[in-house]
Amino acid sequence: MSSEMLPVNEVAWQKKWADENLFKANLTGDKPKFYCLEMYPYPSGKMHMGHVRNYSIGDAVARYKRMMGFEVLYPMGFDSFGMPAENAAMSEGGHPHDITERNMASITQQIKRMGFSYDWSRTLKSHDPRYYKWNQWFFTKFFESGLAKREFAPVNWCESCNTVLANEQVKAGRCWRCNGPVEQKGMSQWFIDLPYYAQELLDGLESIKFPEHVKSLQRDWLGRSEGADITFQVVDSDLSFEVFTTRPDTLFGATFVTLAPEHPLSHQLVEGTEFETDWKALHDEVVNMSEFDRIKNMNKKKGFFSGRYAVHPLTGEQVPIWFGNFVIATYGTGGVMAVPAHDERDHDFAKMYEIPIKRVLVMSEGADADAPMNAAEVDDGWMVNSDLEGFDGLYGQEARDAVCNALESKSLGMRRVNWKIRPWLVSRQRYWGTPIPIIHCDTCGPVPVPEQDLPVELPRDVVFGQGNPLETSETFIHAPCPKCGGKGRRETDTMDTFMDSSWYFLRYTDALNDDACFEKPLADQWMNVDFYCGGIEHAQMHLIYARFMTKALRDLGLTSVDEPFKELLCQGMVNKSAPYCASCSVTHTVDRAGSPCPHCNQPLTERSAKMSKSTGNTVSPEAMIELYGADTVRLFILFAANPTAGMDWSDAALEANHRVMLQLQAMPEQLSQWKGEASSMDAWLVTRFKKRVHEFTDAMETYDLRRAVELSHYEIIKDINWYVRRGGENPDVAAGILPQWAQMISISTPHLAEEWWMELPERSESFAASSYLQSPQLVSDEEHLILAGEQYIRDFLEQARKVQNIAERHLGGSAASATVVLSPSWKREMARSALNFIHEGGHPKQFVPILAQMPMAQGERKGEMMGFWGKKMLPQVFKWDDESRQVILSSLDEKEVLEAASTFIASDLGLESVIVVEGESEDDTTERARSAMPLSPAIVYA
RNA sequence: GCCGGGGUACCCGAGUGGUCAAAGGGGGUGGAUUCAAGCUCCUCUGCAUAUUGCUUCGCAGGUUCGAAUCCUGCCCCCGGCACCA
Repeated sequence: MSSEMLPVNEVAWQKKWADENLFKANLTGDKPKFYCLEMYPYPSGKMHMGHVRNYSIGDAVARYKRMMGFEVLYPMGFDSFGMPAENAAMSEGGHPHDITERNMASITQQIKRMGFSYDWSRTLKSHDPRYYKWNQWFFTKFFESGLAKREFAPVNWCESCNTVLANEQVKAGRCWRCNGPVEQKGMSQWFIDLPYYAQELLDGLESIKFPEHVKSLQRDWLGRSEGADITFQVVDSDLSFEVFTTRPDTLFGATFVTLAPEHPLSHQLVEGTEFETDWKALHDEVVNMSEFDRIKNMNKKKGFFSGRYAVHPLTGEQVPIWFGNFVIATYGTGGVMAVPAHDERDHDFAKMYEIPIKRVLVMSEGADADAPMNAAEVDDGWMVNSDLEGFDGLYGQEARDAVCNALESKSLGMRRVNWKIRPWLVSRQRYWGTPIPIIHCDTCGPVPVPEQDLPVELPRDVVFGQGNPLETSETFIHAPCPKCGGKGRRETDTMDTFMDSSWYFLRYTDALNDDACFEKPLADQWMNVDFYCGGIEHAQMHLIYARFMTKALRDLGLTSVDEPFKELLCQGMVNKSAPYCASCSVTHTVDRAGSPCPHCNQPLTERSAKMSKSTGNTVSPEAMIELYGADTVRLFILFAANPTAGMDWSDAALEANHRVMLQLQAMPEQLSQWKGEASSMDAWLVTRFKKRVHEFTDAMETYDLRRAVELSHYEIIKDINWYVRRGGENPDVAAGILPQWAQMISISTPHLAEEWWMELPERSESFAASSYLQSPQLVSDEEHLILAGEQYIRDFLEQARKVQNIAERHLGGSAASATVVLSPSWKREMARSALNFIHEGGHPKQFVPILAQMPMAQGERKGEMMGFWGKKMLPQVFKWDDESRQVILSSLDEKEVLEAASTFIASDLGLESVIVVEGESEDDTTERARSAMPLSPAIVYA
């Protein structure tokens, strides 16, 4: 009984594993390597279900690979720099360092309670100077190579976080952390040249196994577009500017050009003219508008004429220069050629301000070049109305090439690939991050701190809450210039914490090295990460920065690795139902359950929603471990859904899984109490189990963890139940399957596996966790037949039960006996020749003449048989699975099998007797042979 | 608007041409066990039915001897990007 069973002492097993250093990776051994990694967590004080799911997946993979003979590197660490600790320090007092250390200690303990097989000896934390020293070292190298630069530029500023943000950290005009509005500010900031690797980042996506949607996300973010820069001279001046276009084929239709009001030339163009006031107004409006408001006002196109004209590079015509609020200063060149006939925005703009619209493409070959235009026609088309010879009639890419060639020969344009991705703004006006290792000197400018002076450590004498904290540290800011020795001032900005997480996976390969960031041979041998698991929320920040960094470090000569992660798995959300208003489409907090919707007063329903503190639908892992143990929580979380799918938390399902755990816990003892003899069923269970091991490894190889767990924790129990039902009770057989079974359950419920393992009379290793799973062998043909015979009985019983229900209604009471009518031999013969025919590539339709030639079809029943083929046998031939087909073609004798099992069948169906007869034979008095088919006999109850 | 992923029974969720009325789990149902509840085990869980037939995998068509699966069009959901020239 479950209540009498002692729970598994999980903590004791965890201690034993740790004492034995079981999971410490030996990076210089000769086993094949496997690097398994989860995205390292930010150390908030508490582990949440998302963590549990993430690590349960990773741990299952790590344990599996270890079992399969790989040396597995499976480390854990903390992304411990960042604003939450700093904000906590400000609101609650204390120091970010102490808060972080405290939180780390508490979450570490919770993670360890789950029994994950991490190599804790190489734990890293990004706020450790031994780690961030290398951030600084990389930065100085980037500075020297020009990859890191300080620039004055309009940047994203979040007022409430009091810092600048990278483009990637602005979501719909709002801060990714606090959701506050983001404004544009001109500031001098540090940038890293992400676009330098844009093409490689794009191409690299082809060679790595990332989920399709992550790749698509990254492609969007990189934003490659092919086009041309085209030069326009300003009339009556030496000035010229360039526009970027992806549609050079529409150049002849450019009836004006539009510049962003912030375009560097814009002020000069209007300075001292009547247009200056208008320009200033538009400029100020655009500059001061937060990106959020800008998106909101996206459709309100506004602009005005600058009073100046530009020269069309091919026709020499003069086209007016306009300013428009819809032109983005930082994309392309900050100016566009406006082709109202073939661009929707330009079309709207031209209509609004009555600028001529000139058709230069037609959408079907030879169409009317002067057809009126009611809307912009933006697709590729055939050139018309070109003002120069040699262009009309060209289409698409050919047209674009022709225009580009003409421009390039006049040096007024150039093909160019433009990227949406912009340099990575890495400086932050916050304290809790890596200090940027630069000293500003009045004579030498920004000078990197020399390697021997690294790390530049964070000072403790800072004041929080008054701007950039580092500026308040007197001990920090003053430093002599490393170059000239003169008076210098330290850079007070720190690095974006995404810098920390961009290379930590490399550091793990050599985490304790204080002389180098990592040894190249080690990193080369162990990279890339074979299996990387984490949340989708990092798809375009962390995963782009990390890929970038890997390439940048490679080019510093530190590794030979191109990509950090070979395969990425994004685990799904952990959800739980929460009150929901269907008519408002709003999820409410859990305390609203039972009351009506506060907006529309309708009763609330339930809907599954992401677990979150604000909704209140969270479940504490600690509480669940307390109740059921870590193994049960892990089993539930792996079994509830596929790793990538969203899963719903269900207390009922968790309990159900706990029952399975209890059942399994009792299993070795239960099996050891078997007292039976060897029986014909033994071979079946042994074979069946062999097949299960095979299926298990197949599932694990594709990271189909749900299926793997289903096999190890559910299917095998069912198999054993069947074996027992059929009279099997051989203790030797049980003892034979137990070791491998223990290994199978160890990937998801490792503590229970050790309990089993400990009881084994002969153990190859002291722990299940350190044992090797023998590679499964394929099931032989002979063994197939054993399985097939039993499968036949199971299928037969299922069918028999169905029929029995109906039959007993007819009989008006319980049936006492059954006559099993096997299919007549001619049906088997027909099936066999049809299967052979199709197997050899024959088309099912062509079997008819062959059947007509067969000896058995020559008698008076020919018509019946031909009809039977078309109506019954043809569909059935395809319904049989491969196994059934093999069985039909094999020597399996249905009669023999059923007769051997007839006692069992009778008792299982609650009958006194079961008789098996061959259909249409002398013994068959039932006249039911008509409905019997091979493998599917008719059953007559009486 | 563009890009990507989806829509399977009461719910979650397998399933990429025949093995499919459709795995597995949850829930429900009936039964065994029990003084009783829980636990555990078993049956059933689209409709009808002497073993078979009918209807069903977002909707509508098509290809095929055969479609949840392939093709075409449409609808809806989720995620991302978006005045990107």
